[in-house]
Amino acid sequence: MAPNRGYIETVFGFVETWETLSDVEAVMKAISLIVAELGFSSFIVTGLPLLNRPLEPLVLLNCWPDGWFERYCSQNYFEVDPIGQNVLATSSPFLWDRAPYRRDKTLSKQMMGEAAEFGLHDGFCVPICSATGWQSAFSFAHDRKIDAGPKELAAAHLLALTAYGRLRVLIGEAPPARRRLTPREREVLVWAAAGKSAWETSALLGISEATVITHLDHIRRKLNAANTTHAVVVALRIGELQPC
Amino acid sequence: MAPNRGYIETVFGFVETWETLSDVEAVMKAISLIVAELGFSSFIVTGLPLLNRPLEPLVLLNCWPDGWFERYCSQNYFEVDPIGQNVLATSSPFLWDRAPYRRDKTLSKQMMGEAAEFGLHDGFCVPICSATGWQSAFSFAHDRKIDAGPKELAAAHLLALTAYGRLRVLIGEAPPARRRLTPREREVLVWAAAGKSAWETSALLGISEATVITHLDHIRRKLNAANTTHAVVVALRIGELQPC
DNA sequence: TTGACTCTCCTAAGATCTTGGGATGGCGGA
DNA sequence: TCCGCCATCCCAAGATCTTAGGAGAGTCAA
Repeated sequence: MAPNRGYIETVFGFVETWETLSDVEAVMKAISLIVAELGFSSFIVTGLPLLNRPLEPLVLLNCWPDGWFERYCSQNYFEVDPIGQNVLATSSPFLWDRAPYRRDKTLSKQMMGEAAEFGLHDGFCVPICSATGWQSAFSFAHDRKIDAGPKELAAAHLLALTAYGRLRVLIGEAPPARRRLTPREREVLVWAAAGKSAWETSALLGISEATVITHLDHIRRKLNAANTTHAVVVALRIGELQPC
Repeated sequence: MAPNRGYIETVFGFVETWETLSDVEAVMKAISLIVAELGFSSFIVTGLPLLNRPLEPLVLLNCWPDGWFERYCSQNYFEVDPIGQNVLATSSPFLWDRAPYRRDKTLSKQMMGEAAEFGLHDGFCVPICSATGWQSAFSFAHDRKIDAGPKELAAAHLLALTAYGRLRVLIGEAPPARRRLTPREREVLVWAAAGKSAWETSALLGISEATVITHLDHIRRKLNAANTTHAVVVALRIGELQPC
């Protein structure tokens, strides 16, 4: 037990100081050090894309080995990546080799083989989901087989959750480009996508149900959608709704 | 740092052994000890009701002071509880006094006053969302003002997530692997995503409207979705629906 | 100042969805 | 053969959404 105490202290030390990290660079450096101490060689923090939308804009931190991210994106590997697909189906952290091959097994194996060539042999993935159901993940990678016990993985879990929270605060102020929906409309639509009724959304936002109904009406008109379900799909397709 | 090490070791010790806890009683005892060591006096682990539904059936562990839970339920306090309402709107842990008063402020303050009489003066709440999108929470309470630093809260956060995962497994409500949609169901859902009503879909597929409604019903149940809009989003997330 | 836009709130009817309960026939595996 | 799953169909009440009108208050820029 004694020899393990080092990284635990490190993680808790990070937890204690992360509020003082004022920019993404600082967070990245801090995380990199801890990730190495936990016995991993690289990592990525990212939201998960839907509808064949690109992965790039959802990435919060990319510390994968040089070239692999570009390869991954250009080949649209997310669609066949068993780890990526498994994150969408679970909310518990898992070791990479526990992720089932869900879709095209040949392509998946080819992808995992390529990943290994880039030094991604094994890993640990922490799914992170927000209140609206959009999922993100903090994935730790290693260039050989991982030999980590429950404590190391728990420390990684805690690190992932804490770091992600801080990153969202730091990055969340990105000024959006020209958009067709107003901020309030987008907010209403996010909750609709999460399955909330107009009444539920009104309670969540602290406004009247009538106002939510009006917002949804405007959304349908702007997006030329037949109903709210269609509006959500259209919004996802044109990037008005980010699964993040 | 030295004086803080006790509870950290305790939490990590729990993380290491929780897989061996084979019944709810054992988990409750283990959690109770750690919660006390972290400086809290009581706690509750529960799912969150929507739409005036009762709270009772969603409770996994209730270690609140005697009588308060009964009072809370009989008065339907969840509807005015700022902590309960805030959990629905956020996914990050928060201290009770950070939760905004969203609705009837008078009733909310009355409720919080009553809670204080029962020994719930302050607390820390960890929202938890599962892969299915249903939200739960692990709420730690204390009978006086909390004096907890980031490390204690981080430990509580980790404890909440780990314990909740184990409870879900033990209670058997662990999200069983999502059943896949049948080809017909997928076909119906594709048209729903395109904004078609049940009647329109029935005409497109050459079947009755009743059949389409039945398919949508089955889809919602399989995907644990609150409504068809939610079902479409879930299906997209888990890859049941391909982008058209 | 005016106009455009946003956010808020309201009523009300009719369409649609949701939920509960049924039923039949076919198909394939144990 | 029996059982489970699939696809199809039906009814009905109640909840929710959709559509069509309206209105007031605030911001911002021309």
